[in-house]
Amino acid sequence: MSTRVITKPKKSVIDRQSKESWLNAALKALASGGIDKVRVESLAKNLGVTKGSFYWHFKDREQFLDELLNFWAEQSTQTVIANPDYPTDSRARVRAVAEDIVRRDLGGMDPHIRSWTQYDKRRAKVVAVIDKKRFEFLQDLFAAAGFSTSGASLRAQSLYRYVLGEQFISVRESKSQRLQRMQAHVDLLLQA
Amino acid sequence: MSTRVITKPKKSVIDRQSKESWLNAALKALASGGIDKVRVESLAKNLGVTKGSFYWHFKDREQFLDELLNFWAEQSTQTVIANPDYPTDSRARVRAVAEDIVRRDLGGMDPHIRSWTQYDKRRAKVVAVIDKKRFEFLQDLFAAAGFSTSGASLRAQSLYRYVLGEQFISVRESKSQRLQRMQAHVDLLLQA
DNA sequence: GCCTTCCCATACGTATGCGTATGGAAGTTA
DNA sequence: TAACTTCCATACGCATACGTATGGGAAGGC
Repeated sequence: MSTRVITKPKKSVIDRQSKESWLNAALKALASGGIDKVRVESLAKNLGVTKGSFYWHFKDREQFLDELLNFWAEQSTQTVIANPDYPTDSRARVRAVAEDIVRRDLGGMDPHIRSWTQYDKRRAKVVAVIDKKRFEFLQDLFAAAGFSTSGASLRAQSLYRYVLGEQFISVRESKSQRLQRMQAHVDLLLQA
Repeated sequence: MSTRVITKPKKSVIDRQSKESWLNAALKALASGGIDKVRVESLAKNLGVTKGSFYWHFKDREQFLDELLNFWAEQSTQTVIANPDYPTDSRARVRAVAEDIVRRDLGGMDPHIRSWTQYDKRRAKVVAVIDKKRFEFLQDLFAAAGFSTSGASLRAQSLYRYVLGEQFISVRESKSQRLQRMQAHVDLLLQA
């Protein structure tokens, strides 16, 4: 017989944490106020445990932040790219993806992630990989919509920057308004 | 006689700080690693003084951060908008402004500013005002280039989000490459 | 020269946050 | 049930950082 690969969730009376629960709590804290809100003792309080738990699961805060970045990276590509329910018509697909991005809001996490990693070369590389993946995904969409390689590249870059920029605008606006303008922008990219 | 409004810089043997020198040091720290790098004692060390100076000029860190945000806001609009040397041809003006924005890089400060203020309603308002000013400036450019109000608005929004997004891309790229793509994007906005 | 004002140094108290050492409770295996 | 593993609580040392209290040096007015 094979050795057991998947361990059971271990239902218990007492709250016991896993790496994932710590990472999820950290993502929430990150979204709520940047990387300096991600504090060991603060997270412990939110989880209802003490940092004894943290230092059992993780070596120290630095290594934890590395895992956090990778955790975000995985979720980040999954939520945007891995959706099979997009329409088959290539132009409608572009619109649907754009809408999906706004609807999910990308978690609004990007500003914090990028402010955090901007001057950390090692961590910036992780973000760069994500940027590349997202861009290539968009580029393929435009290529499928009939644009040349350079044309698709230009439009993918434009759309991606638009999406990123959207997250940083501080002007209060409803989601439907933002969606509408985003679609207008996409139409502009598709028509030319 | 009028009372003296402008006090002399007071050249002295000993380094004496002004509010501005503290704020400039803070901007540098902010650009180098986000708001949590803006620490009283850290800035003092950089300036070669102690925090005794800080607490003479400012009430506390919170009030200092408020002034810092306003300080950034003032510089931010000045550098982008207040340039009289743009060409008279309206379309060339759009291109020149876009180029100027990339060239100046906006200080690369926006990610940190926005990550910092995103969930602080009061401070987000200050950023919102800046966004509005910048947007209206761009909108006027497109309007002068012959677009309707809504057309100019759409294009201004697109360009502004592009510029914002540009600052957050972690992919390594030369300034000339970025400039070239930006111009391609502007051309796309202008042609349609 | 003396005094006042401006600006900063020093020293202290307190809070927060990281990391470690150690004991112990809950669940698992034998 | 006894031993063993897993996971966490508690307590501590240490560093950083905020804010205050107080004294003092430097420059200019008198």
